[in-house]
Amino acid sequence: METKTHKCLLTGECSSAMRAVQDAIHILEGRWKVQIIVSLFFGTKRFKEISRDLPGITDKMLSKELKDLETNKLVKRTVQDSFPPRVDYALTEHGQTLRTVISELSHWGYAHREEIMGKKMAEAV
Amino acid sequence: METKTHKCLLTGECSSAMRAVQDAIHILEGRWKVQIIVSLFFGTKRFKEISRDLPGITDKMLSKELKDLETNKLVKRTVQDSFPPRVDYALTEHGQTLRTVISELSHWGYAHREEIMGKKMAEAV
DNA sequence: CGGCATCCTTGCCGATACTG
DNA sequence: CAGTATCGGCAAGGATGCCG
Repeated sequence: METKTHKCLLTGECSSAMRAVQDAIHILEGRWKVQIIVSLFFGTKRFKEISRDLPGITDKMLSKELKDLETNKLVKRTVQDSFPPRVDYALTEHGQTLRTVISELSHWGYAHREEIMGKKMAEAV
Repeated sequence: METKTHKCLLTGECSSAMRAVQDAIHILEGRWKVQIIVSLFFGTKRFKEISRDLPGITDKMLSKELKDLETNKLVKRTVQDSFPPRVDYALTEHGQTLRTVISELSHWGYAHREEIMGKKMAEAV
C-alpha cells in the first residue's frame, strides 16, 4: 500500500486509461450533447424535432453538436433530397452503446444527489 | 415504438434522469477532476504530491478543484497543525464509488477509440 | 508547504440575421 | 426546413506573484 505504485500514475498504462476516460467524458460534456443523444434514443429525428426537444438550444449549437457527434460516428446523418429539404438524424450502432454509460452515470447521479442532500431528503422528495 | 413516447423527453421522469446524468458529468468534466480522483485512488496524498502527479496543473487550479470535490463530499481534507504545515487529501467512501463509473467510462473510451481508429489499427497498437 | 489574489487570454456559447 | 455567418459577452482557467 505504501509501495511506489504511484510511479504509474500518469505515465505508463494508467495514462492510457486516463485518456480513454477523458475521451469518453469529452464526448458527453457540455450542455447539449447528452440531451441530443437521449433525444435520439427515442428514434430517428429531423433537425427541427430535436430542436423542439431541447428548449433553449440555438440552430447554431444544434448544428455544431450534431456535426461533432457525426464526426465521432455516434450519429448518422441522412439527407432526403425532397422539397422542403429533409434531413434525418439517428444514432449509429456505436452511438447506441452509450446507453450503458449514460445509464451508469444516471445511477451514480441519483446516488450522489442522495449523498449531498441527505438520505432523508431523498425519500421526502 | 412509433408511439408518442417523445412526449416525456425533457419533461417528466426523463428530465430527472437527465439531470442526474448531467450532475455526474459535471463532476467529472474539465481537464483535472478525473486525474485528481484517480491520483487519490492510489491512497491519501498531500497537496504537493497530487500536484506532482498532474504535470501542468497550477496551484490555483488544484486548490479550486480540490475545494469543489470536497464540497461534493468526494474528498476529505485533513489538516495536521505541524511545521511545516501538512494537509492530507483522501477520497471519501462516496468518492470511492466513482471507481465503477470511471471504469465504465474507461471501457467505453477504449471501445470508442477502436471505433474511430478502426479495429485493425487497435490491434496494431 | 499549502495555498490565495491578480491579471489576462481563450474559446464557449447565445443572439441575431441571412441563405438555398 | 435546415442550416450558415457574424458579433460579442462572459466565465473558465493559465501565468505569475505574494503570504502564513
